Amino acid sequence: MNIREVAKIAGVSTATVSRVLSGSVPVDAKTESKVRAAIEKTGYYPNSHARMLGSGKSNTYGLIVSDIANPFFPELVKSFERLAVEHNQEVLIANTDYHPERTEHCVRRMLEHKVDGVAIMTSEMAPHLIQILSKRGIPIVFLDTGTVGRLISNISIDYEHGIDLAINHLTSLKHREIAFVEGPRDLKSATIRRDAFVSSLKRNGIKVAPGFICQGNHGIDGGQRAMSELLALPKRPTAIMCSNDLTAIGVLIAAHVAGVRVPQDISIVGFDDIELSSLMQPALTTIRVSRTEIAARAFEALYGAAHGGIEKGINYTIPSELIERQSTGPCPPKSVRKA
Amino acid sequence: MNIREVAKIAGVSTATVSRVLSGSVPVDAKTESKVRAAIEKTGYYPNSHARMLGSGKSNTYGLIVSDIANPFFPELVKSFERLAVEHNQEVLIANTDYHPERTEHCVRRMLEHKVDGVAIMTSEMAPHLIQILSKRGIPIVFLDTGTVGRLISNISIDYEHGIDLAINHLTSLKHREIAFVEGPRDLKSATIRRDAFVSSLKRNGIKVAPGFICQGNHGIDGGQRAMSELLALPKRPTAIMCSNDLTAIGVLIAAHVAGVRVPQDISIVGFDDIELSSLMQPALTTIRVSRTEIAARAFEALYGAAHGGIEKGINYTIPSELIERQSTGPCPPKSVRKA
DNA sequence: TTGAAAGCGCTACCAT
DNA sequence: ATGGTAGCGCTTTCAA
Repeated sequence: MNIREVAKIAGVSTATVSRVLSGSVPVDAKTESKVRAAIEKTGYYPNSHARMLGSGKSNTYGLIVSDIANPFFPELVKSFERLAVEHNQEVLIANTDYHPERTEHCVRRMLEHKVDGVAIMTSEMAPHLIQILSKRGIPIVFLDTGTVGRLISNISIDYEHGIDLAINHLTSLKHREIAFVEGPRDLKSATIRRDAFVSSLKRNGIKVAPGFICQGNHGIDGGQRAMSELLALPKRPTAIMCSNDLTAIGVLIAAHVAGVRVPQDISIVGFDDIELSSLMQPALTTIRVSRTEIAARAFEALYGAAHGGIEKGINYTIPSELIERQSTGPCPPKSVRKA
Repeated sequence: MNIREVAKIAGVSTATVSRVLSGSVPVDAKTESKVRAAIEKTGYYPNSHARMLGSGKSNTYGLIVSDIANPFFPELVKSFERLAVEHNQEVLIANTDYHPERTEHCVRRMLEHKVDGVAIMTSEMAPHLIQILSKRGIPIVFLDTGTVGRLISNISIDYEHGIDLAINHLTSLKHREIAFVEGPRDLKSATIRRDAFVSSLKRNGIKVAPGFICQGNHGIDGGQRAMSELLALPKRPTAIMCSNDLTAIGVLIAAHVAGVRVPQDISIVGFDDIELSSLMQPALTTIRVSRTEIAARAFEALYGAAHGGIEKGINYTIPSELIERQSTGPCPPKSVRKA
C-alpha cells in the first residue's frame, strides 16, 4: 500500500494525498475527506524512509549514552524520547557500553540515518568522531564534556554549587573530618567534583586530612572498597562525600557490613539523586541533578539548532539542589568516636 | 556526498560502489580498493533511508515497552539493542507510558518505519493494534501476554515454577502463615502469579488465611500500603510473598518504618530480581527472571521470522530461579510473635 | 566482473 | 486548490 494507490482510490493526485498528510497546504474540505476515506479504507501508513528521502529531512535526533542500564540514564532517555514524540521527531538511541569501537559504530549509525542532531551523553567520545559530525553541520549537545561553539552546545551541571551545598550542610552539622570518594580519574566531570570538594573545604577553613581522598569508580563496588580503606584509617572521618550516588550506596553498604551506624557514627552524602537513593536504608542525603531538565535542555539545544536555525551554541547550566534525607546527622562528640 | 559522487571519483558505476558496500557480490580487488579509497577520501556514509527504499528492507526491529524507567526494562532494552547491533539491525524503541493513546502512536511509528518485527514488552496492547501489525505480516513477539500463532511468538515466564520455589523455600523455613501481595488485577501476568501462589500453598497443605491476599500495584507505594494492611491484621503472617520486587521493596520499607525486623519477625520474598533488590538492607530474597534471556529470545523470535523465514510462532519459556538473600529466615517461634 | 537504468515511495516545485 | 513530474540516494535486475 502506497501513496499512489491511495491517490487512485481517492481520485486525486499523489501530491494531494501528500498535502493532506502533511497538512501544510490548504486542501478543499471535500477533497480532504475523500482522501481520508481512502486512507482509512486501505489502512495506509506513509513510508517514513521515503518521506525522508523526498524531503531531505530525517526528523530524527540521535541520543548516545554510555550505558542505558546505568541508573542515571533511563529517566533521561525517557524524557528525551517523550519530548521528541511530542515534537514529531524520532530518536535513535545508541549505547556505547564504554567501548571506543562501539562508540565509533554509534556515530556511524547517526551519520547513516542522517540525524538532525546528536545528544552525546557520554564522555568517551574521541575528538575525531566529533569532528566527523561537526564537519557535516550536525548540531551537537554534550553533557558536561563539551566546549561550546558553532552548532555545539553544552549542558553543564553546577557541580561546584552542588558540592558546596553538601559541604555547608555537613559543616552546619559540625562535621570537620570530611572525606571524599572520588570517581574515575580520567572522567572530567569526576575531577571537577573532586576539585570542587577541595576548594569548598578550603572555603570552610578545613584542610583535607591525609588519606581522606579515596579512589572510587562511580560504581557500588568502588564505594565499598573505598569505605574499607577509610574505616582502616587511624583517624576516621565523621562524614563522607561521594562523587556520585552509586558510590555513596557502596559506602553505605560497607558501613552497614562493618557495623558502623549511619548517620549516628558517620554521615554520608551522595550526588545525582538517582531513584535508588531514596529507597536505601537509611535514605541517602544527596545533591539532586534533574535528569528531566537535562533531557529538556538537550532537546531544546538540538531542536533550536535544527528547526530554529540557531547556529550559535548555548551553554546551559543545570542547577543542583540539596536533598536532605537520613544518611546525614550531627557530628558525633569526640568522646563517643571509635578509634 | 552520495553514491554517485563516490562512483565518479572511483571511476566506476554506482552499482559497483553499492556492491562493495554490501559485500554481497564479488568485486575485483583493484576495483574495490579504488572504491574504498574514494569512500575514505570523501568521508562518505550511505544514506540508510535511501538504502531502505531501494532494497525494501528496513533492517529495523521495534521494541515497545511500557516504561523504560521501570527497573525491569533498561537491562532488557540494552541486551536487545546489543543483539540488534551485532546483527546489523536497528532498534526503534517506543515507550507507551501505559497510555492507550501513546500506545497507538507507538504502533503507528512502527508501521511508518516499516519495521521487520516488533517486540511488544508491555501488556497494554489493544487487540485491534495487534491486528493491524499482524495483517501486514509483521512478526511479533510478546512477553507473557500473547497467544502463539502465525508470525506471533511469545515468551512465557515460568511463574508457577518460580512461585513454587519461593513457597518451598519458605515452608522449609517452617513458615505456614504466608501472605501474598498481588499486582494489578487487570494484568494477566499478575493474576497468574496470584493463582500460582494459591495452588502452591494448596500443594503444601496450607490454606490461605483471610486477609492474607492483599492488593498491590507492582509499585513501591502499593507494597507499602499492603504491608500496613497486613500489619493491622489480628493475626499477622510470618512471611510475605510479593508479586514483584518493587512491591517487596515497599513491603520492606513499611516493615522498617513499623519497627518490624526482617527477617527475624517476618520474611519477605520478591519476584524478578531487579538490580535494586540485591542492594536493599536486608538484601531481598527473590525469584530471578533473566532479562538478558528474555531479550535474547525476543530477538531470536523476530530474527528467525524476518531472516530465517520461520513463519510458525514459537513459545519460549524463561526459567526462574530462587535467589536466597537476607530477607528470609526461619519462622519465629509462636511465643515470640507480637499480637 | 561491471555498467546502465528502472524503480522504491514520497515531497516539492511548476503549472494550471 | 490541484495535477504533473522531477528528483531524493540507493538497490537490483538485465545486458554486456
